[in-house]
Amino acid sequence: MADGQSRAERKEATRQRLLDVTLRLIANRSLDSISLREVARTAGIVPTAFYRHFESMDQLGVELVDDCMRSLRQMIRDARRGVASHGDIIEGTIEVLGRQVREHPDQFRFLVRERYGGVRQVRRAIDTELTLFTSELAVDLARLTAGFDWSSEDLEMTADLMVAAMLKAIIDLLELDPKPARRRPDEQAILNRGAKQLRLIALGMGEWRSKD
Amino acid sequence: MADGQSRAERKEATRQRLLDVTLRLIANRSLDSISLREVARTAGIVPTAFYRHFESMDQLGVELVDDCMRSLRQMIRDARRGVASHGDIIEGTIEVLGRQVREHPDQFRFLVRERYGGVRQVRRAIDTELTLFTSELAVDLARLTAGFDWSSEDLEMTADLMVAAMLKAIIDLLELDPKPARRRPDEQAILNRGAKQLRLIALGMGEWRSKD
DNA sequence: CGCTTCAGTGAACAGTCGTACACTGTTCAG
DNA sequence: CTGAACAGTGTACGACTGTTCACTGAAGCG
Repeated sequence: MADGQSRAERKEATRQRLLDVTLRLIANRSLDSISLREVARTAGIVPTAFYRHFESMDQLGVELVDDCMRSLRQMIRDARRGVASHGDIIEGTIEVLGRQVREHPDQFRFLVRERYGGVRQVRRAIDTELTLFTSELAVDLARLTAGFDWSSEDLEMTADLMVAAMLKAIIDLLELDPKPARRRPDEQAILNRGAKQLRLIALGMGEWRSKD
Repeated sequence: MADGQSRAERKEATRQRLLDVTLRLIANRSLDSISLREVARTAGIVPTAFYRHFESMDQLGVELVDDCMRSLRQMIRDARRGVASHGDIIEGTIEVLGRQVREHPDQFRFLVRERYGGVRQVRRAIDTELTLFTSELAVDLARLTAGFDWSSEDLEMTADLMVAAMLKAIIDLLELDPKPARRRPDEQAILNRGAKQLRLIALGMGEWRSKD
């Protein structure tokens, strides 16, 4: 064999290359405007070889969601651990969020773009994961509000709002100047605002009395 | 002339047909996956005639933003008037929001889709309008918090969060079953949740003390 | 070692795309 | 009434698309 790689490893490498290349191409366009040929060409294989890995671009899109969601889940785990070590829940969460977006911008850009984008299956896949995330956050909130008997509906409503605030922060981070030089101050401003928003919501929770 | 229309009127009618058709095609796909030919075909003209109205699909997209934004601005005006008549600011705003989305789903779908979509110029145009909207809301909030000397930064942060909550409600409304039958209860649930979220934020504002 | 498996190749296909160009026939101003 | 303006037509082009098929040659198994 050419390198120190088995055939299976080489195949997996090509597969990953296809996914990576698609993620990079997505940066300036939407998924359903990217052609199979373009992906194959950029990955350095012939169009027909694409079918050895995915049966269509749509299917690649769905698998790309899974891939990216692993990042997001990692973020959530980190955030939970951050709570334990950092003390302040909000500060810790926002910090983890900032780091993850900085480290995997393409993945988050893909998720944000295709969340409302063209391909139905992809949209669904992202939506499912996001709903799951909201539910988990609602469970966390339930623990924090134990004794105040919040209805599960109110918990979900609050989690939904918090997720919306975090998503807005992610989106704003992604639209910063890609050059890392002039970027830092803005990045901190966005993260600070996000933290403030979460704190504002937390304050509201303290005064909340359900009315239904 | 064939109908009771001048040439200029006929031209304007075709132009509008192109815009409308594009809006309808956008429902299931993203702007940059729609071809000029498809738009022309659906509008009932030959591809080359398209150029009599727009110099490219991208330019049509930008003008479509302007068109749709007129709806959004109308919504804002209605909401402001609703405040005066309805008494409760939040209830009135959410009600107007629900009505507008129900009446112009395609326009809102376009704005939401292309807000993070492929075409840069379109994205920019939408972003500008949305930022403007947030600023106006911040001004409204300033009036409501007069005497509590909120910093303009905090006002903007709060307005940003409220806009995020409203956008989330709009998005959820758009993803409802298109069939009007089984739709009403879900629609009310989404609007109620949105109203609760705004109320939660308002409660937070009552307790807010800036820390910088 | 020989045989099979299979990731990747290359040519060919029927379509669609954006755009150029010369045109037609109605509208409208002078 | 005459001529220009111009919304819309029809044809043609080269480029690109997704998918087919028969193929090659190295990897991996018995």
